[in-house]
This record gives sequence, structure tokens and C-alpha cells, in this order.
Amino acid sequence: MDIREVAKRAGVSTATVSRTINNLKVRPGTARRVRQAIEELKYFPNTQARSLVSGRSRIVGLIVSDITNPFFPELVKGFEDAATQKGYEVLLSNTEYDSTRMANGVRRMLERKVDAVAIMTSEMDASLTQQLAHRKIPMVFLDVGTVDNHISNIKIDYSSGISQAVEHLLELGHRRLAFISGPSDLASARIRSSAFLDAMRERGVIGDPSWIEAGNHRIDGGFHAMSRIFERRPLPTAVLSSNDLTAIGALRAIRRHGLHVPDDISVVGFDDIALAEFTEPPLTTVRLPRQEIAGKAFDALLTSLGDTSRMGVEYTISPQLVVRESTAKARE
Amino acid sequence: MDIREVAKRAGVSTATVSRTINNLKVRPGTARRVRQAIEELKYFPNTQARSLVSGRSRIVGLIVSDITNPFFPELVKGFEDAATQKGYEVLLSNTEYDSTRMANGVRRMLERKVDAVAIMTSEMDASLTQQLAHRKIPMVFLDVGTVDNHISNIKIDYSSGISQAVEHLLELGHRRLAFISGPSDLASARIRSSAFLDAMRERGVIGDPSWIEAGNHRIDGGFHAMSRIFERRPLPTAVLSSNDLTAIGALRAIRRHGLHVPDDISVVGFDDIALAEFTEPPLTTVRLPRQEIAGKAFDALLTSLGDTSRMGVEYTISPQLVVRESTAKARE
DNA sequence: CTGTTAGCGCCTTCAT
DNA sequence: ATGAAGGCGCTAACAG
Repeated sequence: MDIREVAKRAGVSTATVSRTINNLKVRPGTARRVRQAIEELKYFPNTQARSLVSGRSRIVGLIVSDITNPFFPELVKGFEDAATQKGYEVLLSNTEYDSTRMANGVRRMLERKVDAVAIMTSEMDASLTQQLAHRKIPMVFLDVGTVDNHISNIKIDYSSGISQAVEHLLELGHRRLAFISGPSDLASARIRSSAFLDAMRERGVIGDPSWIEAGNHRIDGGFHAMSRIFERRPLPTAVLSSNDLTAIGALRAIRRHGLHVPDDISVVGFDDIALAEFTEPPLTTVRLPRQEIAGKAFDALLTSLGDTSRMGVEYTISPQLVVRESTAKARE
Repeated sequence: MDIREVAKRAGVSTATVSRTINNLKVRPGTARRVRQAIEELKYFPNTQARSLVSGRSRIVGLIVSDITNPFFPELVKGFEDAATQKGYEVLLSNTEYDSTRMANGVRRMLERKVDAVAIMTSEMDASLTQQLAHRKIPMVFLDVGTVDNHISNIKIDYSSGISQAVEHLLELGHRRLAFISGPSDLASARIRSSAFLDAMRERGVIGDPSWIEAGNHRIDGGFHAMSRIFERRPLPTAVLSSNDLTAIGALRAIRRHGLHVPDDISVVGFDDIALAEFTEPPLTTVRLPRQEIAGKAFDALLTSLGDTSRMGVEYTISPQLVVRESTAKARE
């Protein structure tokens, strides 16, 4: 079942069938006959042969840190939806935060001749991206700065997100805000921390760096950070967290400490993972729209692929505060 | 950068290079020279060309319901790990529990010429699997019975898992056990329900079907089912849930009701999703080893792929009770 | 053991 | 607008 059979049945040459499939110049009547033959034979082109000759695979790579981290599944799904809608397949690679695995992933991408790659991990290895850049494979990064030839970027306005959260808490009358940060080797986590300080300062509240306690973006880190916060006086009346898992850990520590959220302490997360809606109480958090991020990332790639001017593009994503039940008026 | 350049540099024919790559008979010395040339040129074979001629793509399909459902990420990861380790790529498809999307997924698999497919969705469309069967593409299912030509199955011993949970609760002195089921149109959920009844009966406890309340395998379903349970007297002293999300909903309803887990009511989940460890209190649950399921599924596929006798294989997976803090001795 | 040759299924000049 | 022919990079006979 190949292009020749279709050609025979439609009484044309294989070239004409090929042109019909690819929407090139074919007389309407001829095209119709070809399409009918295709229909009748339930023919579809052999992707391998196609990419062998065209040099384009219609496969895009997606490199993420860890698909079991609740941040990523939605991102992956959004990306795949966008890709499959345009007739692309996705080659997924988990780095597990490990550079060897990252290198393997890149190798697989190269072997399978991906047309473009989205790199949505937190940190990057320059030598690996160079391998891709060298072959002029368009890339898009998640918030790592520089747009360049073939390189696009999805920028996230963390400041805006953190500002909204701080604003929300200040409006509720909170003045003593603590912040549980992410791992300090994670750029996006550092940005969130300083955005917190900035937001406080801008609003004339003393943004004391000592109100920042270190977490690790996991539940246990949030738990321990919150436990350490309890050893200090005065206690904060509200706690902002660098991500939702951290906030969940904090919620747990607060409950273990015999206090109640939000009556005693307000808690705000960041990311809005699916679970945030179902914590006890439901978590007020800053939503990072992952479907949108994924969609824009794919768009950026598509743009680079279709464009002769090889410059990447930059899209900015704005997080949005989602108020649920873990925040309330400050009591004091 | 192709096989010819390597051949030239090594002073052999392309056929010899090909043989070296594929570990066929080549004189050691020659092979060494070829490998060195490969090394120096950083050559790797073009996958497309390879599969065009061999007819095998070294891509396996993985069809799941919804990657944002916490049950699946670990499964996907396990499967990809197993696959990439053997040099296969994974083509992932989300059905969203929708048969149109499922059909699209199968079409994509066919177009990309997958060598085999793992179908890990809850329910199946026979006409679609026939398309695959027709092309003699090996398949493996998650617990849907029949092993056949090219068709393998990963069987899950739900009865054992449910039994362990029931046993655990009975040992703790519980006699009034309720069960929150999954959606009745889901085979695996029905099996769990009847396994509950069987387990009770076997142990001489009245397994009253009215102690089964309907959930939907989501948090809200667990919440509402538990709320309905609270309208009845006598109250159960322990609740077993068809999956963890259901149990989380139940935990929440119990807390809202002013009762305490495990002091007032014990709760047991099923699946052991990552989150189960971090609920409040940490959830006692029956672990379904998803990495293992994924690994066995891929093994089954590999077996079918390498075997001339076309019969599929069956592996059985045994769930394992994980005792955490949501279960305690019955008070009465 | 190794080289030569003929495709795998498709797209793409180059003619017509 | 269409057809004929060559080749994408590789593997699988078939010779030697």
C-alpha cells in the first residue's frame, strides 16, 4: 500500500499524488480523483520515507525535568495537544535533573532528527544546546533569558505574580510576611525570592531578608522551613511559598503545630498545580498557566520553523493570583 | 555525514559499516577501524533511513487515559525508561477517555509505524485494536483479560490487594467497613468492589452491599460518597476506597464533619500515588507498583517482537499494602 | 569475511 | 499541469 498504488488507481503519476498530498499545484479535477483513490485505499504516506527525502521529521523534542513532578504533566499535555494538532509528534525526554540523562535526551533528539526542541528544564547545559544550535535546530526555553538565532524564550513575569500575592496579603491586613524559598541553585527560585523582597519594599513594608526561609520546592522542605519559622518571634501572620508543594508542606507543619489556616496564619502557594484546589483548606496560589506556556512554546518553535529570518521570538506569560481559602484577614 | 563517509575513512564498504553497527559478522580488526572512524566523525545512523529499509521503526506506542491523572506519570516514566534503555522511543497518546482521541492516537501510531503498542487505558475500543492486530502489531493491555496472538496482558491481582487491606482493618478490630467504589462503567473498579465483598465474606464478616457507596475515582466523588455515608447509622469505623483520590476526598469529608482520622475513622486508599505519602494523615493504601507494571508491559512487547511464535504473554502484578497513619485500632 | 547492487517510499528537479 | 527519473541513507541479498 504505497503511493504507486494510489497513482495507478487515480490514473496519474506518483508525482501528482505527492503534489496533491502536499497541496501543491494540481488541477482541481485531478486532485479530486487522487483524493478519492486515497480515500478508497485508506492510504496514508509513509512518514519515514517522507522525512528521509525531505530532511524534516515532523517530530519536536520536549525535554522536561521530571514528569512525575506535578508541575510537568499539564505542560506535557499542553505541548502534545498543540503539536499533534499541527501534525507533529513529540519526543519526550526526562532529565531527572541529571546532566547525563540530559545528554542522552539530546542524543535521542538528534538521532530521531527532531525539527525543533523545547527545553523546559530548570537549568541548562550549554554544550548540549550548542549541539542543537550547530545543526540550526530551533529551540525554545522556559525563562532563560536570551533570544537568539533559532532560540526563542517563554518569559515568565514572576514579579507580577509575586506582587499580586503580596498585595493580596497586605490588603488583608498582614504586615509580617514570611517567604519560603526554593533551592538557591534554581534561577527561577532566586527570582521569586527577590521578587518578594522587591514587592515588599515597593509597598513600603520592611522586606527583611531574614523573613526568607529556605525550602527545596518539595513538601518536606516546606514542612521543615515552616517548622523553623515557628522557632522565631514574632511569628509571621502570613507565609508565601515559592511553589505549591512547599506550601503544602507548610500547611502540614502549621497543622502539626496546632494552628489553623487561615485563621491563625495565611498561606499562599505558587504554580497552582492540580492538587492546590484540593488541599485542606484549598490553597490560595499564583497560577502559572502551563497549558498556555506549552502552547506558546510550541508556537515559538513553529514560527522559527516557518521563518527564513532565523531570529527566535519571545512571549511573556503572566501568572494570575487565584484566591481560595488558605488566606484570610490578619487577626492582629 | 553519512555511512559512506565512515566507509571511506575506514577504508571499507558501506555494508561493512552497517554490519559493524548492527553487530553482525565482521573481522575484529576491521570492526575496530570502523568504530574508530565512527568515533572520529561523531557519526550516528539516520533512523529514518534505517526504518525505511528494515520496516521497523524502533518506536513503541503508549496509550494512556490522561497524563495529568496522578496514576499515569509514573507509568509513563517507567515505560519510557524501559524503552529508551533498549533503544526504543515512545510515542505517547492521551485519550482523555474519549474514543475519538483514542482513534486519533491509533492513527498516529500507524502513521509512525510503531513496532508495538501498550494500551494502558481503562477501557478499549475493539475496532481500533483490530486495526493494530490486522497489521500484526504486538499489543499489551493493562488487565483486560485475554492473551492472544500478538496480545499480551498485565494482570493485576486486585483481590489480593483488597484482601490485604480488609485483613489489616479486621486485625485492627474494625468490623463495620464501608467501601467507596469507582465508576461502575470501569471494569477495574467493579473488580475492586466485588473483591471487597468477597474478602469480607471469606472472613465471615457480613459484606453488606449497602456498605458500598459510589464514587468516581476523583476527589469530589470521594468527598460526596463519604458525606452520604455520614447520613447513615451506625457509622462505619473504617472506610476502604477504590483509589487514592477517592480516599483523599473521604479524608476531607471526615475532617469537615469534625471527626478525626484515624482516631474516629480509619481510611485506606488504593494505588499509592505519590501524594498518598503527604496527605494529612499520610494515607495507608494498597500500592500498585506502576514502575513494575510499565516495565513488564514493555518486556511483554519486546518478547512478542523477538519471538516467532506469535502468542502474547501474561504477567501478574501483586499490589502490596502500605501501612501509614490513616489507620488505627477501632475504638469500639 | 567483505563488496556490489538493488531497492525501502517518497519528493523534487527537469522536461514536456 | 503533469510525468520520468534520480536520490535521501541505509540494509539485505548475492557474489566473490
